[in-house]
Amino acid sequence: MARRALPSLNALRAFEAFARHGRMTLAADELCVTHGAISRQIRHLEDQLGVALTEGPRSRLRLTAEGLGLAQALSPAFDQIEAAVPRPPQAGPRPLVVSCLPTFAMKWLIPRLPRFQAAHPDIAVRVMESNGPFDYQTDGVDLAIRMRVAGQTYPADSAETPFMDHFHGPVLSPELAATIEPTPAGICALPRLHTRTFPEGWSDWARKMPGDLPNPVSEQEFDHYFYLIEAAAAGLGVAVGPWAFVQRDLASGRLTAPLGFIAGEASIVALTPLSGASPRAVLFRDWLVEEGRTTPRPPPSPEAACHSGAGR
Amino acid sequence: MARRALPSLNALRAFEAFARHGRMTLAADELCVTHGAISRQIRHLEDQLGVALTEGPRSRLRLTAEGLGLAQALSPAFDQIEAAVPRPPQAGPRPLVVSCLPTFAMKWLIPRLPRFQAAHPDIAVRVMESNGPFDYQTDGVDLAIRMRVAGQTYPADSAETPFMDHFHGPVLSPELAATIEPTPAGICALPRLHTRTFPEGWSDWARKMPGDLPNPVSEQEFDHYFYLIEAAAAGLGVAVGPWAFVQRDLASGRLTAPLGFIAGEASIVALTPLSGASPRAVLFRDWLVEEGRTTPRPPPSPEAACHSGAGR
DNA sequence: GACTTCTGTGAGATTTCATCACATGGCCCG
DNA sequence: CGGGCCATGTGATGAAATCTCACAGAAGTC
Repeated sequence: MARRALPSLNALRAFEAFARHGRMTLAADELCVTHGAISRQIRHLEDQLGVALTEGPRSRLRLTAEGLGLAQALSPAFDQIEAAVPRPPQAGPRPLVVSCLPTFAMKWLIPRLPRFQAAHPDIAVRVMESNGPFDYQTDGVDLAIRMRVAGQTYPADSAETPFMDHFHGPVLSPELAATIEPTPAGICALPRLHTRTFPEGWSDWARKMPGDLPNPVSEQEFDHYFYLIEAAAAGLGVAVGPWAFVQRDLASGRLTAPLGFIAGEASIVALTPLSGASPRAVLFRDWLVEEGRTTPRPPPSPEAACHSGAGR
Repeated sequence: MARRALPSLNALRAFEAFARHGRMTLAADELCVTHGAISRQIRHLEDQLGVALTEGPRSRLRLTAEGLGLAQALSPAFDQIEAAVPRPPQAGPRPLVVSCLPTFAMKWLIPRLPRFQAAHPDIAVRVMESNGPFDYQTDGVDLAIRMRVAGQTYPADSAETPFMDHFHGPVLSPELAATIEPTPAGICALPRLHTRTFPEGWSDWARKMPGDLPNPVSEQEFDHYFYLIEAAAAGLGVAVGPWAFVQRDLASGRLTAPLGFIAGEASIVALTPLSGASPRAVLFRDWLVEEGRTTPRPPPSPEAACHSGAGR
């Protein structure tokens, strides 16, 4: 009687990566394998469990409810394992440590990092994903990227450098969108999806809408932006998502944003220690500001945002 | 830039099983492989990590500090994964569900289960490991095994059937034992190891000792009995361990109990719903009582307990 | 309607993993 | 102190899992 009767752990890892990224190709990149390997692993897992984890056409793959549930439990478990693995003592110079919101790292920072590396090949950057509190000293953080929202506290001795505006708007699956009127009232009547990372998203957005809005039929909270986005793609409801995170999914048609995007009250800031920010951290901060300046804005008019493949 | 740079998950699983059992052979049984496979996996893991996870002679292998830390983080992570995996809808008759303390299951219940199966081949038993609260209805539990301690609450409608006395005493590694006098005072001056599962262990035991006892130099708490035992074997300090759990380790010389064992205030009880315990649950409870009666007691005198291979 | 993007899949190569059998080292016992 | 016992380490070998490559299919874009 074996205590643990688990399916292949490698298959679970592949599935978890797929669930976070929403596309097998990206999961394959993360795990340094081909997309075929991911496809096989997920199929294998579904066979073994006897449960469908994905659904929809190949080009717009979504998670099923079971898949979303499984992935949400797997992510923190793998995080825990990753955190526990003792790192061999680092040789060489200390890298520049950047603490960053996980989804922002995945969807914005890491894709742009090669440009920083190209400009400063001598600076090794290590991205630590975290959205919690931190301490420059004890965690060895040189620079942190966070949302600036009311009531959130950072280490007292932080200098805030906003480097990107925050545009957000309601996003949902095209199938769900087809069932309602593309108006604020129509959108707001649907189930609402929230994220623990930035619970103010919905209320921030709704405050800017004119007129009275209906109450949602239900609400649901997710631990991470990426699962919020996957839940929206799966048709579970409407999420208020940041433009930067959903751009790709809008372009591919997995999501639609019938009301476009508006500037939110938050902004994305780089935090550096008030005294003694390292020269490398300053370089990185300046680079963030420049990248933020050149990151495309969402199309200004609601109509244009709907299905356009704008950006990139 | 892969987000997760984890060592082989299979190796981590093998190591976690080894850490829980304290012996590769048992871990191999759990995972249904040979001891050689476990040995290779752990060696592989150590190579990959560049950190020693085990130490000591082959016949008395212990965890290093790094190994203990890693294992303590891995266990809940794997538990989480296991809990998240959707089970295919169970065919056939519902098994008898027994909720049991993890270490008790591992060290006492599961080794004896074959005898129950032999007597009642028609009853399928499923052991759920848990030391938390539970509900007969919602968790589908037929019978639960818990420690009866003051202040602990069970479902209100529980019938308690004590089926085994609890003998416990301080245990520590022979190396550490050699550095002190084998007296209560000598033992108590060492670092104390506690478990969250039964934090009263030390105070229960100390209350029964005559005279004033010195204060410990330090204290440390573990989430599970099995890590408490491994920590003691690693020489981190003294644990007050239940006779039933450390019997094997005493016999093999990994641990020593210079003061023997005394009856603790707790006892081990079977909990069944006051009304409507299933006939199968009653059968199982009666079997537990009988097995408890025939489980050997620790040797009564302190001297005899030290290195004897008594029991079994 | 050609082009792009992403996933599914067959065949074959490769890596990983486990087994078997035996060696080794520590310990107990007489 | 040497034989027996127990648990782990290891070389050789085979099986299984996993990956890659190349191509096909499906959906969407322009």
